[in-house]
Amino acid sequence: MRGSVGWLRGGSKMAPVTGDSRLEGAIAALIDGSLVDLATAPQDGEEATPVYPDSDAGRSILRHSTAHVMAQAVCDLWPGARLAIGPATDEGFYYDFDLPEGAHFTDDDLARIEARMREIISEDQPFVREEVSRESGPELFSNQPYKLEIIEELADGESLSVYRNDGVGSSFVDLCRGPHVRSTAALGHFKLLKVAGSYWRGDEHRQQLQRIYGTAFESDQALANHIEMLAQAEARDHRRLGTELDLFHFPSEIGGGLPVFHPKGALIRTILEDFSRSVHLGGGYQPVWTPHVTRAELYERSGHLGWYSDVMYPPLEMEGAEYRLKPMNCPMHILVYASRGRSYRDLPMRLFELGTVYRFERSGVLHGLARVRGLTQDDAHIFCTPEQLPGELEAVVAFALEVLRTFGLTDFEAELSTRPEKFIGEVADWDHATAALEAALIASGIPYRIAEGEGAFYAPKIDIHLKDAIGRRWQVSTVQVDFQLPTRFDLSYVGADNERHHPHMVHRALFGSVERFMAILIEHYAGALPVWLSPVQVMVLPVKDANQSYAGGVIEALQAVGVRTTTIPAGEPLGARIRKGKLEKIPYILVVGDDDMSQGTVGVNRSGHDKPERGVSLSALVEEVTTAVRNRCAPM
RNA sequence: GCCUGGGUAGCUCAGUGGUAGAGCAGCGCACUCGUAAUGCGCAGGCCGUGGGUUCAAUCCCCACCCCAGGCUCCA
Repeated sequence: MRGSVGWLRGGSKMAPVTGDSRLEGAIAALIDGSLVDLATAPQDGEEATPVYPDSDAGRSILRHSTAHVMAQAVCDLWPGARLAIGPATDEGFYYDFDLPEGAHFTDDDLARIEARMREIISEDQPFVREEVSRESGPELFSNQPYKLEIIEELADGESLSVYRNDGVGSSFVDLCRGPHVRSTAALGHFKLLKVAGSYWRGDEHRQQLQRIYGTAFESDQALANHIEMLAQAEARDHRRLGTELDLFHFPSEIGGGLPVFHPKGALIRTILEDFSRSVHLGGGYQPVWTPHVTRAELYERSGHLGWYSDVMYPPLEMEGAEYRLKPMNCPMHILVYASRGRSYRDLPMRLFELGTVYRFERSGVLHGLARVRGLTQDDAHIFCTPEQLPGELEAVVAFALEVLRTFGLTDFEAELSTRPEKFIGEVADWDHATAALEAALIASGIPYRIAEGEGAFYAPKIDIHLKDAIGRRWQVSTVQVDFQLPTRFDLSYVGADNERHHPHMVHRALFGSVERFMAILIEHYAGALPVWLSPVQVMVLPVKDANQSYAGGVIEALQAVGVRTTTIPAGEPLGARIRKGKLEKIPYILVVGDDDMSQGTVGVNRSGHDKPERGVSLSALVEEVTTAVRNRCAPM
């Protein structure tokens, strides 16, 4: 808050921004916690705080106003266009349209719309707010069916507000809560980005609309920075890097969402999986192994066929029985638990599997390795007594963070989803589990928010999100308490009291899926993975043929301690060979020439460093590489 | 599934109603070099699939397949 601006008072007209120079350039005001137009007079006794365009709230207003201008431009260019909604988003804005007579936007239309928007902006059209009665609203929007629907849903007696923009040869009015900038002249640092499809109210059974995405900022520089960030994100795209680095691809012969891993990609995933196995075995988990197909009855009993069947592959008929591909590991782990009677002395029982599951995701949502139809979860199910639950949850959250931090990921946020309106089980169990989850989060020390009522009907849960190197959020780990499956499968253990009890059950995955986690790592590191994960760790380049056998000795020394190497003989210029290594994002590129032969040294070019280092002794280099591998870091 | 864009050489892409081009990668020859592209040459394509229009289709039309972006962060 930047201090009072009571001076913004002054009737319903726009208050002149004079006097205090700090306050020039405000585009809206905050009164009593709500954002209002500069033109809105505060009531007596209210304090107004200015909102500047370079704040989150300010940008959101700029974007919302720009969305209005875009809608105005579209209405000018396509008379009869029907408007749906046009909000600001975290990164920009969009507006959904229903064009008349089957007209459609194409990418080429964006330039036309932008041009018209710039005309509107240069006309300095004021955004004029009007309060409209509930009765006269429908008249005003008689040819805007979506606006009418919105009006109808408003509570009786609630007043409507509209914003008008009048300019040369066109005028525009939109149902809108506001606030807006005072005039279109306050806008201009925007760009329309893409045309997309959408549905009215996001419901695929309702009218298909067309959405135009754009973004707007407070300055051309800020806009340029954002566009640069988008370019960065594109350069890091794991699908692109997957091809460039020869890691994996999606053969259409196999089908959408089903990757094949090439040798280098498979090596990365093998390292991830070996690491995962090893930390789980060291962390009190027991490995299990379960098949990829099962009789459908198993998923009848688990309930998955009831609420999850739309993402399950259709049945396979075998010898008169119906089989299904496994979409989740939990029922199988339950069968392991239930294979014999259990005592409280067996608990907690933590069953771990790198379990491959198949989910029939809709074609439109597939996205490289991040969203596939066949994936391997680092999945575990913990069966424990109610008393053990808090300790188990705290340990799981700590374990998850420890594992994620091993990969150089440091920025986490969690979400605790609590009991929804429709739920099964006892309120007391929910409260117990939710409190235990929250205690685990507090103990972990990471920031979290509570998503009230967003838990699944059978369980509260924690989702852990991480922020990658360019600030994007990815959901990875999930920890879920389950009140349903132990009951459905009638799981039990005999307590110290010699009575039967249902165990508590916790589902948890740390990477989420190996495939998706690999995608996240590739994007986070822009392909330049830490040394221990790099498929090739060291490239050794002889300066000329005469240095070849010395290079061979260097390679042998590295391979002897388990370092993965490659080389290119001196058939092409050194610079070209170095470039190839750099493009492959190899952490260490060694150059060995006559000087090195005589002194037992190597020249070291480390990824992430500008200048190569000459004359490093071979033993020091071997030590450096093995240390980097052991510390699971990048070249130092 | 639906809307938009796209499918041309291994990769990135250009192109035209008269059966196709570049750069990189590959292969060959020469160059033997100290930290991000040596030169020359060769080879490489059912222009996504099927149908239609046409004397003639990679190009125009229809259908299908595949890929990408998006599909309520509320008026």
